Amino acid sequence: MNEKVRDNIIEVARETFARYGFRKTTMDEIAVAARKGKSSLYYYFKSKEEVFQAVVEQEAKFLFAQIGEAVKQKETARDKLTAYVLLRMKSFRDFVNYYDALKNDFLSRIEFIEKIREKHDQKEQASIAQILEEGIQNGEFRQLNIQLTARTVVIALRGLEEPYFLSGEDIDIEKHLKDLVHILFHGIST
Amino acid sequence: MNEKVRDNIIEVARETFARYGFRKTTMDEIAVAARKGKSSLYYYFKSKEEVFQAVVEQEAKFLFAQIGEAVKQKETARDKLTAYVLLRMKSFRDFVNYYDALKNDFLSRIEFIEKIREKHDQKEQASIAQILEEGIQNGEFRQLNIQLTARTVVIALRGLEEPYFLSGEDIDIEKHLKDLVHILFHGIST
DNA sequence: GTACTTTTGAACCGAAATAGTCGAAAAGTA
DNA sequence: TACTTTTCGACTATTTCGGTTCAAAAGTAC
Repeated sequence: MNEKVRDNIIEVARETFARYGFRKTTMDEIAVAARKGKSSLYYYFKSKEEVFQAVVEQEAKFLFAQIGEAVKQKETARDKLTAYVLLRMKSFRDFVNYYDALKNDFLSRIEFIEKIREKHDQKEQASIAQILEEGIQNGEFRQLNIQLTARTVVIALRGLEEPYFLSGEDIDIEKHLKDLVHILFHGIST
Repeated sequence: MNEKVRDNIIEVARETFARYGFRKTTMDEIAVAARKGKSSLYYYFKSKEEVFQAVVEQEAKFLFAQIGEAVKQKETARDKLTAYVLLRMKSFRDFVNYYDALKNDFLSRIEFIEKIREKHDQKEQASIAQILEEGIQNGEFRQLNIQLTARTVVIALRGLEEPYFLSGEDIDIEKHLKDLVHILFHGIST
């Protein structure tokens, strides 16, 4: 299992999916783009969905790295959480493939996209939980049920995706989000 | 035959083709976007290719109108010809559907794209011929075989599309074209 | 060289998608 | 009502596409 080849497949698949979406991208296309035979793809992945999953995971990885970087530079837990929420929502559009799948391939395999979503949510929850924990340690936040609160934030962010991104309009995201975070803090700050 | 409906179909088809290209666009998609049943499309057009043709013709019409406008504002035949050549090459990328068909759907129906091209070429030849004629009338150009020269220019422009647009690189088009036009004039000016 | 594993591509298959057809119903018109 | 225009659902023939198989090629170790 040559990782170089596998990674290259993911990369060209990412580009193709980004352009045409999941449904309209064919395995043959990916194969041609990767300069491989189609069956070679099936040597590295067991289905088209698995390729897509790998692509989305890579995108997510990159995205989280970016967010993590930004968060790290903040001092207080409050600033970290604010940075997290803002960047996470602003970056969402760059999460092209996942985003596009959500938007366009509506009818199709919602189930397997849902699978990806779950993984993703757990990661988010962990990130947020960590920030919360820090905040509690240093007295910024009061003693709260970390996992439960983290989960709540994740669900809230998820709920916000739809009005912000899927319904065409270009609202002032930043303002709205800051407002939201503000409200959140006034509920949990010391 | 309701023109409004027909035009609307062309418009939504244009958007869809622009996004996905000829092959990946389905008649059903166009139908849904136009809020019609698929078979209604076949009442207005006899095939998918015909829809595409109509789309490209509309794009071409718009493009030529734009170019014509710019040319009209120039005084001398020389300036007109220069404006024509420059704008026509620069605008080519906006000719999205035709351009995309040329680039992506390589293997497919080259023949019917070729049909469209011929029409298009004739229009161009006529436009150029007119400018040449003006130039001859007012002594800017010497007595030359208008049709033959116009044809030559069209062929030259056509030949330039490939190196400029299809081969990724972002060359300084304007400079190259001005150079070309300069050479052209020094061959035909009084 | 041989023996072995990894990787590849050509040919193939069944299922799904798709361009295009047809006829009848609906909407519009006089 | 009688007639024309427009729409659509159901159907079909064909193509496309995801996935499989298998044998050949390439790589590796000895």
